[in-house]
Amino acid sequence: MKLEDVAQRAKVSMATVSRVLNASAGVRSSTRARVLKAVKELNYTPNLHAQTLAGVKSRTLGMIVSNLENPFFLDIFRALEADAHRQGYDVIVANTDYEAEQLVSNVRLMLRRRVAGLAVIVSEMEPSLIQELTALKLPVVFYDVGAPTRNISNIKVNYRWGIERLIEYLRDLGHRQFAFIGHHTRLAPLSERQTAFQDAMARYGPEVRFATAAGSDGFVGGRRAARELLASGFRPSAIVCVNDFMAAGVLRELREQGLRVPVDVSVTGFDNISLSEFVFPSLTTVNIPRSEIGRLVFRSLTPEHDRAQASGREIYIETELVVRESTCPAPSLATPASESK
Amino acid sequence: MKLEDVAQRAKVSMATVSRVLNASAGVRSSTRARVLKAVKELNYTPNLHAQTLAGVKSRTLGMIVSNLENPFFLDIFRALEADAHRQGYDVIVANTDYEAEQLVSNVRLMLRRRVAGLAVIVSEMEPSLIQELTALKLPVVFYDVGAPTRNISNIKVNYRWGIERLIEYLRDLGHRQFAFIGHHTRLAPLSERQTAFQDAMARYGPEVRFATAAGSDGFVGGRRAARELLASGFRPSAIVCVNDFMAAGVLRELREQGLRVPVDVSVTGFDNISLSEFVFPSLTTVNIPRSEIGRLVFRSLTPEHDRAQASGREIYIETELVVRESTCPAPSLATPASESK
DNA sequence: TTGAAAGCGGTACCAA
DNA sequence: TTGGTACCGCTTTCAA
Repeated sequence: MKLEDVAQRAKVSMATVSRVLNASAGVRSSTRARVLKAVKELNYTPNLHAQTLAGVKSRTLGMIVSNLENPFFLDIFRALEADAHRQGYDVIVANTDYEAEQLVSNVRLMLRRRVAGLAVIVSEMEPSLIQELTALKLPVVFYDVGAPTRNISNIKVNYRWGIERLIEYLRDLGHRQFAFIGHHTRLAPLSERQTAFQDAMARYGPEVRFATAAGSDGFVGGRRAARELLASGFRPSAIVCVNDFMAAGVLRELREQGLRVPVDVSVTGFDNISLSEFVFPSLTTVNIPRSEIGRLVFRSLTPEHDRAQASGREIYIETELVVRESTCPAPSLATPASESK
Repeated sequence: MKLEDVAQRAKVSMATVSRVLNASAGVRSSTRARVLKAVKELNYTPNLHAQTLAGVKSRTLGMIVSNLENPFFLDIFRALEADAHRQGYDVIVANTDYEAEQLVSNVRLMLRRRVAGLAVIVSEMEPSLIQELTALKLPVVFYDVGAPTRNISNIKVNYRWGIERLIEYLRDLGHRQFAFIGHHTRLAPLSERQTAFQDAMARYGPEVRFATAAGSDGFVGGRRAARELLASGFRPSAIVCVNDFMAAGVLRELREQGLRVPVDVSVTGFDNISLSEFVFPSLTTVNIPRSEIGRLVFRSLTPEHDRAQASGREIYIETELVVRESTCPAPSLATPASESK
């Protein structure tokens, strides 16, 4: 079914059919009706490729994330998509699984699709990509990396502040034995969260001790890292996890090993995804406003919808400590009485 | 950057550039090198729309799901995508949020994109869509609905069997007060799981009692439905949830109300998503082989890769009971001693 | 081994 | 209010 078929059936020119379909004015209503009828009868669906090629500006945004399974990314995607749909755009997502190689090929594919804007929300990063993308006129948003240019916007989350609050909070509760559980990120600009953690540890000096472990992002990775950590013999009273997703796995392993959270060991997450409220015990975490990020991404990718947004900007996102059930005073400071609840 | 630009820079015809880029034989290696050099220098990226229009067969598959947030759908997507990538295809996902209206517009968009195949993995269903899609030559896969035709394949999961095993198992444990928590599905071909549940209840007759409640799919909906259920005054000793995702929310509400799972009330999920192992207590559930489904979807959408797959088929998927920690004998049968833990 | 040119399905400008 | 038609960027005969 092509435009031509519709035109023939309606006995008009292709131009007229096109006018009708694009709601352009200047078509006698009787003609319009005839065309519409033909469209229905033939069950005609315009070819997006042809339209795009013919110059219709793309209404598709691309978004690349590290791990769609982690609700953190999905939340941003959903927020972006909501705004996008509201304005007649749609969004295509791609996953990198934290592989730089996949990042590159996904970007390539988005470019071939001639998306109207591209959001790169990943942990891993290929420096050459930033160069390549900077050379284009395409609106791009990077998460956590790079600097703004004419067409590039950057969203940066204040992880450091969040980690610092978390540790300060834990230390005030009497914790001195810490552990950090992060995720493997091949050749990554190492997790700012882990760096912030280590810096904080260093600041407290010899009064605190700590260990770190890592696994793949997810329940299984979190659990495995926790097992590894415990197997090392180190006994942290507080475990700071790089995110909620992994923390859920950590929780499971601790339970398995007979360690009660938070009585025996406190655990914290990061991101404040919905899951953090539903695991047991619910997680003390740091909120990252994913919806806000999604909205900002949309605005950055569609400058035309955003007055006062001529070119790329650098946007800072603040985080917020959220205290729930997975943390409590360190065992040594707790009332020596047992836990009758 | 267009093909023509590359051609000029390499001082060859567009045809030659095209040959080089498509690995067609018959290009002098010196020429090939010159072209490749120009491509690099210009940072040329072919326009997928133009390629598609020019007749290159689409390598993009479309998949529409009800709720990407529910890991069940995401798992199928990931499995499909893995196979797809392996064969040089890529997959575009779209969400309906259980809205028939969104289903329709998403299908429309996929059709405009001229995807090579379309998987419709949703609960809600617009009968007219089946008609419309049947008329096309496009390979389509429906989940849980419709009948196979020349271009349509159907994947049907044996929910009934799973629900029956679940209830039989619970009844054998002494449970007699049941509840079913499902999700709202506007004008839906009502959840086969709920139907199976009700049929089973009817079969047991007056010896059992039951109630049902529903919420939106997800933690929050599950929790809300549980609250509603409990508020009604009915006290089930076993709660059968339509899926694991909602069961996690149910677990949370029960805890909130001071009900211990499984001691006071047993809870079951469905799907066996990874989460079901990581909530506390881990969920007794019914496994649905998502990876297998993803693979079958891929095969069905790409007949050319599948000998013995000339046209649509009907594929039955069996389920399997998975017993974990969230179920135990009904309270009345347990040792009458109180709950000293 | 390489080039010229006819589409592919639409859009939009220019005439009629 | 309509129709004719030159592109859009690329693939693919058909010739050279």
